[in-house]
Amino acid sequence: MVTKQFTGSPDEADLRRADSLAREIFSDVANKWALLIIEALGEQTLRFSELRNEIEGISHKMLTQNLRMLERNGLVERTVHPVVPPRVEYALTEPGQALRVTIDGLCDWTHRYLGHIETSRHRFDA
Amino acid sequence: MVTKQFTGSPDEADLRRADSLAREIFSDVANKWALLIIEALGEQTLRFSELRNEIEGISHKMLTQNLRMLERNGLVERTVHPVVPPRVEYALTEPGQALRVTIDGLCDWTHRYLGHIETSRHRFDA
DNA sequence: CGGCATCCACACCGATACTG
DNA sequence: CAGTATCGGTGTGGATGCCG
Repeated sequence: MVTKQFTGSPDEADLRRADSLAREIFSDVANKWALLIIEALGEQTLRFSELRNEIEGISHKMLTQNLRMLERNGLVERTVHPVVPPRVEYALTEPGQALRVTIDGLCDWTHRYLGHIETSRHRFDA
Repeated sequence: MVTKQFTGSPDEADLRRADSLAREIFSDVANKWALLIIEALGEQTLRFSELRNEIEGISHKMLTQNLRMLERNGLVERTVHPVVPPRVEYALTEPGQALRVTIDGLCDWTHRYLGHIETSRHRFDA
């Protein structure tokens, strides 16, 4: 009860910190490439080049960047096999798997409403 | 069985079209502001300025832009009341509501793994 | 093969100002 | 109050080349 009671309300401060962190994570995760990478990984472990082939249109740079980001947030695990040529494999961690489930929901939604959206667009563009 | 069988494989073509459309929708929806707007709307209908206050940090321009995009895709409904001063209200459509459910899942995920992610980041940055 | 650095075009986004 | 337009700094992301 006496801990850190001098700098205003500590509980509020903690909440603000958590909020800003949540917002930050949201920005990281809510981006096209991150979502597609997570979807592509699914339950399998894939090599860098396999991911690159799996995700159509992603550039070498974007794949590296997003993989680093996901690794940093603990959503994917990166294992390097010390052989020549190098063999690097990526797989979802448990938090990553959990996220994938919700992303699956997003994919289902997309396919379910594909028609709605297409017609809505045509009506709007007129 | 005999319909549109002359231009290669029509089924494949349709699938490719659906895929590219799905990808497009994915890009539209998987962005920070769109998700935050949908979350803010929830079950209520809000005015432009109310949305602006609700979503911390969004600019006038971004709000307008994303609202147009969401309207075009049929996820939000825009109703203009012909009074002075103008009164414009936004609400989620049924597809929008469905999407919101999955986004709620994303929010839950974020809060559940906040700790995991924070510690993972510190370990990575070292 | 996978990763990093560099360069550069372009899209994004905020600020500002003007309309109905 | 809500929307549109314009301008300009900044960040994003593709292409390329070089390392281990």
